[in-house]
Amino acid sequence: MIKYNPAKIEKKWQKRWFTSGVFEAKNSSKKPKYYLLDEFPYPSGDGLHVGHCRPYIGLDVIARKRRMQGFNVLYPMGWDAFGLPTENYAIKKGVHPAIVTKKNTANFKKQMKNLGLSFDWSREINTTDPKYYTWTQWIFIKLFEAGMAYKDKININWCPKDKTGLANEEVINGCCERCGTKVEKREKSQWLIKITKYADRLIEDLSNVDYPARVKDQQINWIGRSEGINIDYQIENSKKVISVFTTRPDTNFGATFLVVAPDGKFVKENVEEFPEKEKVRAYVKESLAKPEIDRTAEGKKKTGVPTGWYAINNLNGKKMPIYVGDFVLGQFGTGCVVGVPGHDVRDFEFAKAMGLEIIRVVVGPDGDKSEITDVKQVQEEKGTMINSGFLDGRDIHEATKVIMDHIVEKGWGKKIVNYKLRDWVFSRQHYWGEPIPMIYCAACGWVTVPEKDLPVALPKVTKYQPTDDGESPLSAIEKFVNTKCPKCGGAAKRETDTMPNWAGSNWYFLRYTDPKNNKSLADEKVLKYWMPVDWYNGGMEHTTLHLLYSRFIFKFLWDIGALPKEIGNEPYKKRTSHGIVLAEGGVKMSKSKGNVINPDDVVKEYGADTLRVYEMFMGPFEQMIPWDTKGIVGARRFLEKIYILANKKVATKSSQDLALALNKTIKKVSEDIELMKFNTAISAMMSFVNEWYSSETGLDKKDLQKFLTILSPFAPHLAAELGLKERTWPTYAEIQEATVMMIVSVNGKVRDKMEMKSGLDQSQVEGLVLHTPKIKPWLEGKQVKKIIFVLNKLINIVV
RNA sequence: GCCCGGGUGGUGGAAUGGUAUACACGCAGGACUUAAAAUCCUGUGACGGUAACGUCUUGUGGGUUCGAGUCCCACCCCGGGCACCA
Repeated sequence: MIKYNPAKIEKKWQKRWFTSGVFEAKNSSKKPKYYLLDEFPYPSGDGLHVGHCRPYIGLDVIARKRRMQGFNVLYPMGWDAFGLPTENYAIKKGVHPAIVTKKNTANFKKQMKNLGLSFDWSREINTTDPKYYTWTQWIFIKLFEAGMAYKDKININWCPKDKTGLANEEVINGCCERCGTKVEKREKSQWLIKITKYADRLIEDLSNVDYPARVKDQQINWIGRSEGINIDYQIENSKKVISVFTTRPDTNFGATFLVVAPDGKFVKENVEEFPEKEKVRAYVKESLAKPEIDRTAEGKKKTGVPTGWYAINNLNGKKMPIYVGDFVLGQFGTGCVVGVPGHDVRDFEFAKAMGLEIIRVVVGPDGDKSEITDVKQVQEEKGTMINSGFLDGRDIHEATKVIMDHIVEKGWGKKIVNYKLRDWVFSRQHYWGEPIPMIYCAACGWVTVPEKDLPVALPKVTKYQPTDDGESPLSAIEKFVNTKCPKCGGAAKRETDTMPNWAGSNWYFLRYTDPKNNKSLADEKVLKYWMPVDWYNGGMEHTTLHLLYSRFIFKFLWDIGALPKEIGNEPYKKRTSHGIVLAEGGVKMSKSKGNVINPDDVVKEYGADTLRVYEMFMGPFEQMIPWDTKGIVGARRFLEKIYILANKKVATKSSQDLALALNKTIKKVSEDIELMKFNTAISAMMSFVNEWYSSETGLDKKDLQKFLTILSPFAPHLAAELGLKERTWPTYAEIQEATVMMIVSVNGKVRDKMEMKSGLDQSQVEGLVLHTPKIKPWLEGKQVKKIIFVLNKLINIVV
């Protein structure tokens, strides 16, 4: 008996595939194009684990199906290789990061090939390749030229362990996303990118793309748009005004104090004039010394000190004391809050702590008389204004409109939109990243490196260590730092910070279309052909990072004409995301826990096709799922059965039942792949194989081809080995089977199932059903009230 | 606190408002074998019954419906994201 030997089969077919170039996409074709993309990996030293493979296999299934559907498919792969783990390894072992990267990518590539993934390796890219990062640097220059990149001294998130600045998006719960160390605030001069300028478009254009709702929601929340008004309050006995952002001006008659942020502009500019400047100075010093997490971790305890200044509420002439309090954020709005303690929990807590007056200006429909009602809770419902002069008696929503217009008309303020999204901190103090192509000249200021001089290559160094003072390791290399100003020719210094690792991934999907171009980031004609990406899969963890950044950079490049207008202003038509694979027992797979499963081992023991089938079968694609080594044998047995059947049971004519079952299976598999319901697609094939297994006759050659075709995206090696020649995805017919199983229920409870001819109408079915021995007893002595009839499906007798 | 998901056998999971527990793993029994592995066959939600069959069962409690895992309301629990955002 012939034995299924995946090791032999798989090597053979992989060799054929990767030497013949069958997976290489052509830049022009009579076929329609289809661009499928999965996020490219960071090639770590540990290699791929079984969780990384899952999304690649999932999209590989789609890629293989699309090819058979007659598309010219681009399914590329590359390496997002700049980053800290490689740098740290290089520091520890004294090996150049480029060498480490080369070794790691070779290993990743080998692992991917072993799985039979149908990547177009002729388009492989690597973000650390100078020929690639030339264009990453070019994009930075364009950003600078457009006024979208600027250097500013700001309080940044500083990770003391990684010794680098972090973007807001890289800080999780006040800790470094990568190493979990508590993030500190540090004042540093940094490059920033004006992503905030694109905030509205990043929200609005989401309506034109096919993303899961949760991805859209998360991006919208992250951008955090809020409409409101900046109200200017006169400061008592002074010409100065203080401007305060609020979304609820309707409650302004209830304002009893103002609070400014300790790190905000207002304090910086005016401390010296505060009557209470000593107290304020001490408070500011104390609160800035605390790491931000500790400040928020102390709960909602409100602290603050008075400045001694007062602001005047134009609406009622009321004198409001101005405090400094650290619950107010310096970076949001104007760094200042107007305290309405009757209707905001935080203001209420502050008022209680400071002994300030509390005035109610809104009553809910139930007319509650408590000291405070959080207006945010009332918002969706109804509230009526009280103690608010001309607003009294109005509904809160109406009052908001009236008071806004009133304030604007009087010149006391103007409408404004604020965002939680901040400008993007783009400087990192590390070696292993793209040098920022800027030169500082004492006479000319910041000057871009001329395009002809790109790339600004990373210099060879012996030490990659970041420094404690927060300077990039590049700053110690005089040959690199000292240069001439491209504008005036005078002595000048290079920027020594490097870019964050998001820089290379911002635009990589464009490069795949034309990876070897050295005149532009990609040729216009080729971009026109391939873009936008038709289907982009990736991790949920990138929703407010890579996915948002790359949408932004794409829009920017499109705006400045670096991309053809025809391709539209969104890079990805459709986005999906995969769930992560957990270790057995539902804990995270990690090297430190020693529970990582290496795909190489699984391939060795069971074969690549088995691993592919199992990874697709284990559960819903987008869901987190624990690995189960025992479960793999199910996938192997399934393939084993197919191997036996295809070798033995080939008939001259397929049996009627089997042909019908195959038709149903083709339909199910075709539809499920599109919905990424790979698990149910496979279970349908399993059911079919089981039926085939117990059938007397078997399939004929034509039907066998059809089955191998739908199997081939999942188990391509086996399908090829069993003689798959068909390169066309099979169609299926909508067949109404001759007999149907009719459900007979009484009062909604199933009492019988009867096989009958399909297409019978209600009265015919009633005739067959009402007097059977199984149903009759349920109707005895009862009145039939109603009969519900569903064609070919069910009849329900209500008594 | 706010915004998303989710809760179904021993396990992973399946189910356009219409047969709940497909498919797979595991387990039990049997066949083959000197024996084991592999393979094959049978069974496998719970309770009662020799059985036919009946009753109960999709986190909890209500509701809509001829009929609810699926829709509505309230609550409990789990996962993810945001979080003193004015």
